This record gives sequence, C-alpha cells and structure tokens, in this order.
Amino acid sequence: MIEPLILNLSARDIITPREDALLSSSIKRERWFVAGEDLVVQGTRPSYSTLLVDGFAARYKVLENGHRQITAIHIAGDFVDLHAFQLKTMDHGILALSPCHVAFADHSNLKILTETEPHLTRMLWLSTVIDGAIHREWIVAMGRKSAKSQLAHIFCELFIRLQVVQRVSDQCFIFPLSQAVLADVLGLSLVHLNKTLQKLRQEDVLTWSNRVITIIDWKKLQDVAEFDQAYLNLTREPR
Amino acid sequence: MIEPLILNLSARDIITPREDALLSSSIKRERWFVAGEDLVVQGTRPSYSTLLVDGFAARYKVLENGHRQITAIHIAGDFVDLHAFQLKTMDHGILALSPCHVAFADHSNLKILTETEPHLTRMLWLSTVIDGAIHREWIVAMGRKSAKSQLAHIFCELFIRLQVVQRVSDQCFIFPLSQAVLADVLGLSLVHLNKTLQKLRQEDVLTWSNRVITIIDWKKLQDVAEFDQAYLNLTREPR
DNA sequence: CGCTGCATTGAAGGCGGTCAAACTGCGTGG
DNA sequence: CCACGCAGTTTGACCGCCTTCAATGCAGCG
Repeated sequence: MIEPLILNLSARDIITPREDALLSSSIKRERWFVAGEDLVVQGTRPSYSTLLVDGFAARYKVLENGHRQITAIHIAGDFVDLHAFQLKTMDHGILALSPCHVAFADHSNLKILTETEPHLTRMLWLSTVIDGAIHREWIVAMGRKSAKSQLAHIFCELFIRLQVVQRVSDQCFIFPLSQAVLADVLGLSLVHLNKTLQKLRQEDVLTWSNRVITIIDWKKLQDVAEFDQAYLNLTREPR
Repeated sequence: MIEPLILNLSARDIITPREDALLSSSIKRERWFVAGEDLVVQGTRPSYSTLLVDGFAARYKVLENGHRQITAIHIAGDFVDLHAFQLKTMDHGILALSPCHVAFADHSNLKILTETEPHLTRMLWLSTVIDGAIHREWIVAMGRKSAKSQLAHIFCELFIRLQVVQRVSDQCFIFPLSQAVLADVLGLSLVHLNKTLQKLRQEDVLTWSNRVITIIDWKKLQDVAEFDQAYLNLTREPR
C-alpha cells in the first residue's frame, strides 16, 4: 500500500527494508474517497496524516467572494497533510480531484518514529520541505511568468513527479482535472486558461483529451516554462 | 544571540531552558551582512543553516528576462535556510534587505539534534512547516486577491510576525524595504504597487515614511486583506 | 430525448504592465 | 553653501493580458 511513498522517498535517499517495514506498520487503516469529496476539512484537528496511495488531490482555500485557490496538487505517494502533524489545525481543506485511495498514519505513531527513527524522521521532514520548494516555484510562476509559461510549468512539474511514482508511460499520463480546477490552480479564469491551453496545443507541445495528457515536445515545454527540476530534489543522497 | 529564535519557538510550544541551551550551543559563529549582499547563493550546498538574528532578508529567484520574484520575507528569529539542511542544494538565493546580523548552525550539529532531541527536532521541523503555510497564504493572495488586498495581507502578516519577536511598539515597526523590492514580493510592477499603496494611505489604514510603518486601522487592514492569522500557528501547545 | 457537466468561442471592459518623465531627499564634493 | 548625482518615489499616458458575461457546442447518461 505504501509503495508509491517508498518510490518517492527512495528517489531522494536509500530507504532500508527495515524502515520500509516500520513505515508500513505505521500506516494501516485505508479508505476510498470519490472525486469531489473532502479528504480533510479546513479547521479540523486530525489525529492522523493522510497518505495518498492513488489518485489526485488538491489543497485549497475559498475566499469570501467564492473564488477558490488551489495551493498544491498531490499525487500517489504524497502525504497530503503531513504538515498537520506539526501544525495541528488544518488551515485549508483537501479535496479529492479523482477517486482517491488513501491510508492513514496516526500522529501518535509518527511521534514515536520521531523518538526512535532519526533518519526516517528526516525523510518525512524532507517531504514537507519539498512541498515548500514546490510552493515557492508556484509563487515564482504566478508572480512573474506569463499564463502560458505558468501552465507549461505545471505540466512539467507533474510530468516529473508522476514519473517518480511510475504513473507515466510513453510520454502519457492520466490527468483527471477539469479545466475549471486547473484554472483554480493557476489563479486564472477558466476562459483564459482555455485559450492559453490552445496555444500550447496548436504549437504541438502536448495533447490533452479523455483525461490523458501526452507530452509531444518535452524540450519545448521546458523552454516555455523555464523549468528546472532541481527544486524537486531528485538526487539520491544521505539526508 | 538566539533570543528571537526562542521567542519564535516559544510562541508555539514550551521550550525548556535545557533545550534553549542546546540550541544556543549549536549556533555559535556569527556574521554581519550589509543590505544588498547575498546571505546564501543559489546553487550552493551550504554545510550550515543561517539564523537571522536581526534584520530583514528575502528568498528570491531571478528569471531569464531579468524579472525577480521574492518567495519569502524573513525577519529576526527566522532560520532563512533551515530547509537546506534537508534539501542540500539551494534552489534559490537569499538576500539581505537591510543590514543583517546572522548566526550559523552547522548541519552536523543539527543532525546530532535529530538523533538525540526529538522534541527540538519537531520544533525545527515545525518552523519549516510554518514557512510552507506562509507560502500557501501568498499563493492564495497572488492568485485570487486584488493587488490592494494582497498588499494589505503582507502588512498584516509582517505586523503579527514582528510582534512575536518584539519588533513592534505603538502600532509601529521598521520596514526597510524599498517599493521596488515590495513589488517583487507581490509580483506586481513598481508603478502599480505605488498606486495601490496610495489607496491604503488615502483610506487612513496605515502610514509609511522613513522606513517606519504605522498601522492606523488594524481592523480595516485585516478586512481589506481578508486576513486570518490562524496559519501562523501562534498557539502554545505540545508539538 | 433532454439534461447536465464540461469545453469552446466571442465581445467588451478593467486591472495591472510598460514607458517615460518629474520630483524628492540626501550624501558628496567643489 | 551650492551643485551634482543617485536612489527611491510619484505621476501621467497608453497598451495589453486577463476577467467577466454570455452564448454555443459537445459528449455522456438516465
């Protein structure tokens, strides 16, 4: 059940079979959500953290005027709310963007890991820190890149992250978001997102139909996005 | 030297005198930077993390077209690059926005703390996680708030954060950034930032002159910003 | 067959960007 | 003491990216 998590961590350091087993025994209960359901409700104080085993989920906030901003997209192998282990209260909600298979790690178990497993602790810490690096990259894209470049950036990032957890084959991956949701990721209007998307398609950079994205010209996509994957920390080294 | 750090951590949980001393002995070397200097250079692999003892600093990235985006503002008591302890390579630079007094914590010392001090480890982890929460709040503001609201939000956030480390008195705090820098924080142009700022001033929400900001109408500022300080996690509880 | 959710297109308008110039305060040097 | 330069702030004019509103197209499904 925790294979994608192990893939995620193993891309950054060596995880021993013992550590694998320890994690596995800390993450037992599982559950399925349907698309549109809240995995975690804003304002609650969950006593566990949620590992996304399969599917897509999003962290989001809704403003008074009803506008929504998505602050993170999560895929298989991501702890969607590991930070809540430290933060206690959820300052945002987490939404299933597709059918989601999740598993829960009780905070009490995680706390025990921090008392007894320094390396695993650092690896879990690392994964929250990578979340932060992704946030920063989004800030740069939102603040100083054109809509087209920003859109290309998201596709680049997801392409790489999905590769890590083996969700890409033949330059294709399943992408179950509607354009309305993607607009809320980028902070754009649905109309403008649609028009921007068509530019990328017309330039034969990618195709997107039937919830499947195919990257046609990876090099050009990266160029448009000014994408450098360094921030994803995909180097295996002692941490 | 680490008093502001202790103020920061103590606002979120009890730090024992023993832990205080341990931290203090892990953070020995100090240094001063002048405004405009890089505290940390993008692409390097520092073997230590940098605690900002006094002053203002910013994390930033520069794009190919020369535009700069600031992704975080740091004040006294912040570890500006604690995440580098996990990430190893700096994927962005950190700039002194004022004269900065900093102190260094060797990663080797931090690693020892993770092996022997689970509670302190969690507190340091917490501080990187709060950084992430701030990033998310910025994303929401950049994506879905008006320039005026976004600007008000930054002022709200800094006002609260500066209070925690006792840098506010009489609704006033020192704010050494130029408008050009603040524009790079918000992802706006300098011209538009200036005009937005004047709206806040004309509405008697705040004043800003001689590098000192005075909050005149805190309630209104929060309303404009749609600000809720929950994400800063200023509740003292066992973590 | 009509409903529903999603994608697409067009038109009009505004927020914010760019360019350019003037202004202010301040330290330096003549 | 004044001239000068410099950095930062302010203002005005024009432009364009992106938003909003509204309508149409399209596919899946009861």
